[in-house]
Amino acid sequence: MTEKIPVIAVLGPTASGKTSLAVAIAARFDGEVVSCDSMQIYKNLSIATAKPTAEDMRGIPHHLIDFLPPSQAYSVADYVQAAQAAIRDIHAQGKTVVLCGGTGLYADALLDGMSFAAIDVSAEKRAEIRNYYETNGLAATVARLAAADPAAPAQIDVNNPKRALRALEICESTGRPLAEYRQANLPSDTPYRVLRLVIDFADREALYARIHRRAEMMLDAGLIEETKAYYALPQVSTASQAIGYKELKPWLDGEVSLETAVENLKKATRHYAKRQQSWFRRSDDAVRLYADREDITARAFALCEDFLKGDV
RNA sequence: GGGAGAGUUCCCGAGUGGCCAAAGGGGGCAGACUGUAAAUCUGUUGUCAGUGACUUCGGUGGUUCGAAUCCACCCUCUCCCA
Repeated sequence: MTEKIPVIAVLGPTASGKTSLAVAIAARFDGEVVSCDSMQIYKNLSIATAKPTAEDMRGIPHHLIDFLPPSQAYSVADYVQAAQAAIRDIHAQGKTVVLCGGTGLYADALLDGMSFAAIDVSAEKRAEIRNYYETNGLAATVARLAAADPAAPAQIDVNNPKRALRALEICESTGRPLAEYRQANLPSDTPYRVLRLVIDFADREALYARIHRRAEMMLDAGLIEETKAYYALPQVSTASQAIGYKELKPWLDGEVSLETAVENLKKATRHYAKRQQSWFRRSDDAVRLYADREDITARAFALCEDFLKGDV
């Protein structure tokens, strides 16, 4: 393997200040930002996804943001491929790569070198399996998985429909056991040298306060209008999962008060942030920066400096 | 002033003599996570010791071997007639 590309990754829960730290780092070390966010990839969904504004970006080029129509689905594998290309380009220009985002799976897949064996799952197959699950239930779906690969149910969380459905897709499409597919996807050597900076909060209430404040700002910035526009267009599975629209929808439909809808939006965001914290806590090669306890920018700069000199 | 009903663990809410530390949901906390991941799923949630003890179901007494559940009185709230 040739020399590895240094990648500074700014990770952490939603509303933790990743964007501003990543931009500061990029500005300081002549870098460009590669986003690692499963929702900011979409065009139009700007306010709800807290997509960085031109002002936020301070002239720093951002990649993998705002490029896909919301009618198009996207996956981790798509992301890894696109991010690898973006990183190559940035590095080729002699610039520093700053990865920034909160989608843990995307970050790990990219940074830990998860590969995704190309298997063909036809849209028909996927729809058929989906339909099977919806009409027959989870137990029957797992039974069908067991028929395709007796060892598979033990390898997944059989209470989790998404896992069962995907396992079934894999087994029936490849005709091979699930374990074989997984074996092919084990993390491998990556072309990157990584500094993982995880923004966290010693006191969760501090993070929640930021989440609440940001929700209010989104409302002021026109989240309601964006939501109406969103529902006026055809929706696709991936984009429809974004927090914001689905919480405001019941209010648009006259089912709940605006106050309740906004509370639900804040709550959903809090829950999401908690899940992100769980995810990022498990990587033990990460440096944790406590935004409510220290000057994270100063510390990050020092860490980046050492890292880029190759001392880390 | 008369009548009806209600007060349950952080919240909502079930429970109407023992199987109740008390269903279920929410919230909180913790966790998982290999092609929808802002999604999906799991565990836990009175206290202390950990197969047991102790405190809890508005308050105080009482009935009973035994009460969140029955009785009396009191407090608070809602509703109906005045």
